Amino acid sequence: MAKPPRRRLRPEARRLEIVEAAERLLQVHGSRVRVEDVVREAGVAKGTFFLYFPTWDDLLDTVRQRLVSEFDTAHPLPTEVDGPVDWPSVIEAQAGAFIDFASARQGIGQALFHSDFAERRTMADNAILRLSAIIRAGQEAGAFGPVDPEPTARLLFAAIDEAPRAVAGGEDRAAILAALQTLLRRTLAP
Amino acid sequence: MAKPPRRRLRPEARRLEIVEAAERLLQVHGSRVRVEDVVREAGVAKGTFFLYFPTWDDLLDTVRQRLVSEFDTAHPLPTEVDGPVDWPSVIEAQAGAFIDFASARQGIGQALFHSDFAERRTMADNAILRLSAIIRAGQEAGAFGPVDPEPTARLLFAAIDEAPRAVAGGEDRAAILAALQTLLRRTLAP
Amino acid sequence: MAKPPRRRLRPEARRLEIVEAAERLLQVHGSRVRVEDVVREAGVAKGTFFLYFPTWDDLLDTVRQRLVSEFDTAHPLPTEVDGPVDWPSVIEAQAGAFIDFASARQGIGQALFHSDFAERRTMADNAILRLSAIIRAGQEAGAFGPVDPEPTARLLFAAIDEAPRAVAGGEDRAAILAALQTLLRRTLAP
Amino acid sequence: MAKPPRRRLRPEARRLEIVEAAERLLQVHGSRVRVEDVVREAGVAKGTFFLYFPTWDDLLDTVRQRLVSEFDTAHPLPTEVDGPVDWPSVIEAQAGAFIDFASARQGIGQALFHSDFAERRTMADNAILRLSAIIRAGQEAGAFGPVDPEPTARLLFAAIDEAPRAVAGGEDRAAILAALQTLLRRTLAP
DNA sequence: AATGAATGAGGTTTCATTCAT
DNA sequence: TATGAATGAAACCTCATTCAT
Repeated sequence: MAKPPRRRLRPEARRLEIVEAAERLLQVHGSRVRVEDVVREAGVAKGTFFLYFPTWDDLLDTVRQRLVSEFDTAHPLPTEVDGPVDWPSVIEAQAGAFIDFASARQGIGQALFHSDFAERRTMADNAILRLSAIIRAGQEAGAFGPVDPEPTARLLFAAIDEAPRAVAGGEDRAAILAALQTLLRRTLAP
Repeated sequence: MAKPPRRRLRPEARRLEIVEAAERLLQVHGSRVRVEDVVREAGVAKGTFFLYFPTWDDLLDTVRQRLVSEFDTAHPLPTEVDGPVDWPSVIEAQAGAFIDFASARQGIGQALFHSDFAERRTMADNAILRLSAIIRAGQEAGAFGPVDPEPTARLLFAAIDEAPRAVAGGEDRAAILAALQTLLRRTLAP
Repeated sequence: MAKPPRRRLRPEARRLEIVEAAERLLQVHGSRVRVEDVVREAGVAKGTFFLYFPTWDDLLDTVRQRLVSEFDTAHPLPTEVDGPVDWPSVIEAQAGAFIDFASARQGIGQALFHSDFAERRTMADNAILRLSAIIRAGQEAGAFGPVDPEPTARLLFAAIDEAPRAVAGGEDRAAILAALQTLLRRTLAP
Repeated sequence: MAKPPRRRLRPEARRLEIVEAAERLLQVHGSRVRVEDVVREAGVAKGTFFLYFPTWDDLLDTVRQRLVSEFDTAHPLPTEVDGPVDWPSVIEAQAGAFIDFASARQGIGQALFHSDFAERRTMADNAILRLSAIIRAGQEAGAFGPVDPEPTARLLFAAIDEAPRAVAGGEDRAAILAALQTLLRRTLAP
């Protein structure tokens, strides 16, 4: 009658199981996901959750960091070492990649960046930093005009971020993408 | 210990008191505000709240409609009847007005448009409709280029909407405003 | 702009309007009916209700008294003055009449006699008194056996009262009626 | 002011404590009992209640099942294997047992079978099924007459069920019991 | 006599977090 | 490290009754 003794895992492995369970659920249900759901999905006791994540928001922070790393790794910025970079193409490619990435992770985006949780943290810094880095690099290469990199990056990211949500809301994907490309190209044109 | 005597108002007046109390609190505390808080601020019993707003979301809907009307009334779109319209100036003026308007209503914007409530409703339609109307009118007047009005309006509004939040987050107001004006002008240029 | 001034009625008439409105609703919705519903149906203000019925239970008491009178008037007990009475037939006729009467007033019966309200009052006295009177009279006439009138009446009424509820619950009306007639005849047989 | 330390029990045990606390209170106060009362009596937090009973009606369902099982176990129906059964005696014994059982559980009976809760469920099936089984068996044994078992069982149970309520209401227990026995014997006589 | 806005105690239910085991 | 029973502060909502007009 002994119930299956819970296998002991290295802390990192157990933590990862919980995070991945959370990601699966957030993907589908957005900010409606509760601790209860995550522990059931992860096959872990409730107390265990709080062993690894003192609060619910700590879990969301972890999910966010993983999300950011994943994108950064999958879509690294080019460097000049391999020759000159076509910055306008880079920015359009990154925007396109972001739309696909976010579209495939709808609920997570909502839970992390468009929920009450987002209000408690300050978000999206990373994306904005990347974007302003690109803008600066493009400017140095003479490919972009003299816009103010920081604020422009922030506003452009807001537009980019809206694109997948518009698509999810039923807008035509191609039309949104085209409009976004135009917006980016024109705003940054020399 | 004397409890204030029951004040009898016309329904419209009492309803307004509740809405205004809610607006004051939302301004400061965003989506953290609860029914309990509103009734205390308004000086009414809990039951009175539900007399006027069957659910909490009904109150938020009302606040949103008031907000939209207020902006539309304060910043009406010009018409051609009084002579030709300078559409680029109009769009910049509207964007600037929006920033000031939203900056003065920080928490409300968060509670209505960037919270879990926003997820339950579909929002911001009005702003996007206004914007695409302006774009179309400008295109007919030859002042704007051949962008796709609907999707462009949606993306531009996302950028405009981000501006007051950036300012609230500590960014330099003038720099943000300048970047936004550049973004708008260039995107819509003929 | 003057709203139609509420016509003044003689107190009895106004009271009657409320009671009749309540009866209509109770018929259909049983004990789920609320003060709110009754005043809407009666076209009367809420305060007016409490002018005539200090508490909700007072209304139910009134409805009950009317119900009892209505049945008693429609189905009077025969007297010996016009000649000998066939008591077994009387009791069966009364039982049959009760089933029809109660079946046509399902919800009222539930709200008055099978709800929490019934617990607060002591009910069904009248029906039991009538029944025991019939039993006694029948015994004097030699038509019924030597059962104890009071307790027997109470138990028989429980059976009679169950009949319309069984019919409402889907049982075959004829079968129930036949079973009830058998039960009554045999129990009271000399 | 020291609050009692958290007691950890096996779910079955804790669930039982809650049910038994509810039964004690229902016994005395009938359908006036609320969740609040039960958790106080059981010495648990409100949340604990809903851990075991998602809704209040689920608790009442549990209490009902326990009640039914308890009676069925304490008063099993005889079978023919041990020789012929005296069905008239059985039915009178069961009726007597029911009266004692129900009299000792007044409030529970009210809350479960004569309240608004009873309206939401369909009740008393078990008792009626038992009774009609007895009638059928008695008929096969030639001990009962040719009444229609189902409807008769339903009406007879209504009479039986009324007996403890009559006793609780002040009627003489012996008189009620005698009247009930007569009613049963005569109705079912061959 | 009549109104209907206002009350507030009371009810069920949720869920992040705690803690005895 | 792991468990999962237990907590309790909110949250939303209902409705008989009150009372200023």
